[in-house]
Amino acid sequence: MAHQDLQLLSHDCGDCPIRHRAVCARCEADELARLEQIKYYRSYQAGQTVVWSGDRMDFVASVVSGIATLTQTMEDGRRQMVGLLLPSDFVGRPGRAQAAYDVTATTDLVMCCFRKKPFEEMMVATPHIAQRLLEMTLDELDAAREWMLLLGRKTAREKIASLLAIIARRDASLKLRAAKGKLAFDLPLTREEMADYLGLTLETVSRQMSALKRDMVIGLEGKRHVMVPDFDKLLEETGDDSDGGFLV
Amino acid sequence: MAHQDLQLLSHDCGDCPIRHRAVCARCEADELARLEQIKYYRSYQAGQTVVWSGDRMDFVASVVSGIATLTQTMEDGRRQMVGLLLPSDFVGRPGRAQAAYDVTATTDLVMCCFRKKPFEEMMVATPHIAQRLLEMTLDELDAAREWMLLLGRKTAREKIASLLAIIARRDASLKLRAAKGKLAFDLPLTREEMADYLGLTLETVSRQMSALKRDMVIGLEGKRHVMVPDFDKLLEETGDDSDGGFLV
DNA sequence: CGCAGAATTGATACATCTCAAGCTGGGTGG
DNA sequence: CCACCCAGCTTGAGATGTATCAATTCTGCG
Repeated sequence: MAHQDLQLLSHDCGDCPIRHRAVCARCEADELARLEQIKYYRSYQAGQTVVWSGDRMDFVASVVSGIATLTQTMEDGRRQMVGLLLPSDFVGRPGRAQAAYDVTATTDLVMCCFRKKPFEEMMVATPHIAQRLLEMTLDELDAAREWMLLLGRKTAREKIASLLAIIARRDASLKLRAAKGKLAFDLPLTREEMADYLGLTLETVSRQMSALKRDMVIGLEGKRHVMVPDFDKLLEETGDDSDGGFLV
Repeated sequence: MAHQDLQLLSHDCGDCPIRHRAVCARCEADELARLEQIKYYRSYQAGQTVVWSGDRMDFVASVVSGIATLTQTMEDGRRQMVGLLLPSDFVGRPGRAQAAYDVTATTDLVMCCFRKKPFEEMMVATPHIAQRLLEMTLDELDAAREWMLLLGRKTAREKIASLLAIIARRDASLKLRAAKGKLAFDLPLTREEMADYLGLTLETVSRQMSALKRDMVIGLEGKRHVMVPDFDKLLEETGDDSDGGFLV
């Protein structure tokens, strides 16, 4: 576990890679200092479960590095992913004692955890945290609604293209590039996880990946590395408005 | 427009039917007084569009009475409902200039609107508003995630049963009763709106309604009035955990 | 009464699921 | 170092649930 060292390290918030995007983004130096007192790092290996739905949860956290998923499971085993958590994303709900979803690390994962009680107290005392959390929650709600359109109305091919576009965009933003023209990235999800994200079976995911490859929309190197010769062409396959809605 | 009169009426917040549930729920008397200064009522007839996606939106609002929907539409006309707004629900996003979704009144609708600029200023000044809005947004996010499970993994029959259960529960809570045993309510949505909610076609909605009626899970009086002889039996059809998750 | 919108019902098409059989590549133990 | 193994993935064939297209039937209302 390469990140194990982080677990004990009292990492300085000033150097934190997600400092400017996480729930603490708006905090002043003194507020950060107080957060430092209630925070601790935890690491998880790819595949590990972070919390089970229904479990008591006495912390909230920010994803520092790696990717986690939120999933719901029905009695008969049908599964639907309902959240994809990337670095800087927030986990947990202030004021709630039990987890509502399964949280799983899909890659090696490092989280910056805050003990819930003191965090909740800080939320009341320091509006900067509550303000930022509201903003992040509203963004998540927008993403969830986009996702609902995908689940309810898009075809399998459109779903796959949409997911690839989302991952490509996020990868580009991480590399501080614009998502356009020719690009390439690694899929952080297995076919089955993609299926759970998209409301499909893994076989359908596989078939549509092959179809997009056959139609030269994407190239594949191994199972995980995706090459996109023309990002606009991929976007055309998503079914979304071409003039990508940029709403402030 | 029967409600036009309300539009000018400077209604007293103290008498407001949604006083204890809306975004203003936590406000003190002096805070309410300031809200009163920036608020105004607007009424819409059933079927009217409140705002179009992409339109400039210079207010945020609470639904006072009636029902509104949030929908997204794809270029080729496919539509997905992404929000169902009931009395006390909040419309609009502080800090965003343009509407992200179409908002439509499905019944006659009265909204309590706040001019956006002063509302945003109040949000900063009075934490009670921001706190309540965060709480409401987190609830909406949970609802959206439940909805994602429905869209991605449930069968048509389960979708219909789930929607009926949701409406039954909400109707019961409005009448201050528990949702159990025998109950009855009016559908606030047309078959087409139900279809847009559920990611189905209206024909499939109609067929599954007929099937649930045939199987004595529900009774129908006219198209809109639904009778449920045994709420538990309806819940069994939703596919959800029987021990309905009650997460604080 | 008769019309228009809403809903139901039927017949058929089709996308996706299901079940099943191989394939692939990376790791492991002999 | 090779053979094997296994999880992850691909591909195929057939089943099935929902969409589509089309024809009625309701229902409320002018």
